[in-house]
Amino acid sequence: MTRWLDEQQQSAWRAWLEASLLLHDQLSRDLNADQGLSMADYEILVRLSETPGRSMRMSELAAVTLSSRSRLSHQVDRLEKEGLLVREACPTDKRGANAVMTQQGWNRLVAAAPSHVSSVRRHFVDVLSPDEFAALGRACTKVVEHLQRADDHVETRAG
Amino acid sequence: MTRWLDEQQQSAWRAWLEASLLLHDQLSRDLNADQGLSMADYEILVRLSETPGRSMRMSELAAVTLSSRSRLSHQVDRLEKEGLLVREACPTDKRGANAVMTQQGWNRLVAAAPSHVSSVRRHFVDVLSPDEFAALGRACTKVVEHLQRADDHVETRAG
DNA sequence: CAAGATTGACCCATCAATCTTC
DNA sequence: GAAGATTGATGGGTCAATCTTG
Repeated sequence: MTRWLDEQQQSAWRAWLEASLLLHDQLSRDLNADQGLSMADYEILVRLSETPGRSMRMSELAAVTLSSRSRLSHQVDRLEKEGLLVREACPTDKRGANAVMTQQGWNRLVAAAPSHVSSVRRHFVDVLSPDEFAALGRACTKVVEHLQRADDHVETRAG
Repeated sequence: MTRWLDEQQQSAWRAWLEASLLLHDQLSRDLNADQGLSMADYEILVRLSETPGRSMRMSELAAVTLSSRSRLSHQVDRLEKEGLLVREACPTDKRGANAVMTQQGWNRLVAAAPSHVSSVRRHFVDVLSPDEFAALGRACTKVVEHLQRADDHVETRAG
């Protein structure tokens, strides 16, 4: 027997769907209008910027950005064409490649960050009370942990 | 001056990003493996199924699914090719078109729904306590209301 | 000219090969 | 043969025209 969602669960579920869609779209538009970056571009630049040498193995970068290898490869193609990063051969493993952020990439990230953060605040963080926001964060963390456990079993996002 | 996110806000924000990405991917995979439908397909079929005559104006359908007109038009092309719905001329306004669900579309939705709902429960609803889930729903509603107000001003998703 | 809807070009994502190195 | 990474084909999304009717 199917356990359907009751009315309250339905509306919470729809609110989640709508919020994730609308928020992602809004932030994408803002980021794009401001600096011509997509959310995915931004995420990659952030991750590289947090790393010593602003450099990371492709496979690791794919893992931390929850991207498939193939998708990351295409994405890095575009970012490389834009001059925001370069690929370098990995010295210790000849199969490997490193994505390395260029100075231009760093500059672009630095230029984009303030406006992006303020966009995240305006449309998300500051819309909620600190308690609400913290509770939402904890709930999301639970969901992420559940889904990543599932990933271990089902073998997904492999590319 | 930029008000950066503190560490807790950062991690809540990242949890949100990861949860919305992973959950959407997981549900898409399940729905696709089960009945060959995308989340967008499913949403359209649900909306039509809730309507008298299982029929809706294209522009209204675009509005309720938070889709641009153009995107909906492409989407309906595909669903029409699959035989899940048809376009009909609108009798009262010759500019307009109605999307009408076929019996085959209804059957497909009925076949997909139990497994989809159980997927939503397993990966989302049942991962949280009822209180957590309700609180998350309220938070999302606030975000949606904020973003839809913004939409009124900024004129977006127009197609 | 505005509103409803569609079209085509271009961009991004996914999937199944493929290539190289371990 | 498995792991790291890339490639090309295909399907979906976005945007700026375009067409028709109001």
